[in-house]
Amino acid sequence: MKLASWNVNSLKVRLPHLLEWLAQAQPDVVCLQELKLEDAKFPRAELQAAGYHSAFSGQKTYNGVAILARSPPLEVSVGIPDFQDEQKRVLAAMVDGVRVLCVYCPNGQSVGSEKYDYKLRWFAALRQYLAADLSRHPILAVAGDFNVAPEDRDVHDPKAWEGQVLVSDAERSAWRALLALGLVDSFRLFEQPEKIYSWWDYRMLGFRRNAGLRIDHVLASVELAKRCIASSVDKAPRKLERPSDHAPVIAEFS
DNA sequence: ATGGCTACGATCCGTAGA
Repeated sequence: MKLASWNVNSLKVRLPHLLEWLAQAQPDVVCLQELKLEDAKFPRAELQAAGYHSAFSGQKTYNGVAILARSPPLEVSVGIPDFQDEQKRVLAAMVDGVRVLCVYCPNGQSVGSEKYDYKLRWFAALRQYLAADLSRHPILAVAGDFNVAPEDRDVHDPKAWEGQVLVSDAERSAWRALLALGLVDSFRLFEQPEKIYSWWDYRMLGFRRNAGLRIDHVLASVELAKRCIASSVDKAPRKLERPSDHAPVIAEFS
């Protein structure tokens, strides 16, 4: 199973890129974030024609998540139980016997802001959810835009970013608390080249300078991680005209 | 230099992203 995650930054604008990439990369499951459209406008038919079933939870302008899969997603659930939130950031489903969670973690804006507090509360709620879900589904993956660069080697300029949102101690602690549940960063299961990132600022020629962060991740439960045979970032779609600022990340399981 | 780009939904600028 090839399982991918991609923050498309508007599914409406990025649909041509997505369809092209699905045909080229041939993933079995794709978690999408930042759809930025309501459910009534979800391009279900186009994706069906490309060979993918869809489960989605969208909203106008902001957020929105989807799971695309060659097999029908079953037992779909929206949001985090017992965490009231208008923002559509979480979607879960069973696909081919694997529990798949698609997450669009809050950005946090700046350290100490109201949105930063929300981000940390949100991560605490996600942790509770994952703890319960892992006990029910030992074969589980969490894929999405986590908005956390776990270590300095995931940051193009750690000095410049020190203490900032996306890399702050509290965010990295929240990240490690997820891993402590029995999840593994699939990317780090393998020897990787240096300076691999998944997001580059649109401004300041971020992509051309490779001034990026690795904030999009595919986590696998310890049980599922035993079957992980590859994990990488696909930079190709970031090179196209009018790209998303994120590149897809992809993990393969036997 | 606290800007810079992109998307969106509102107007011809503000909010948000990261």
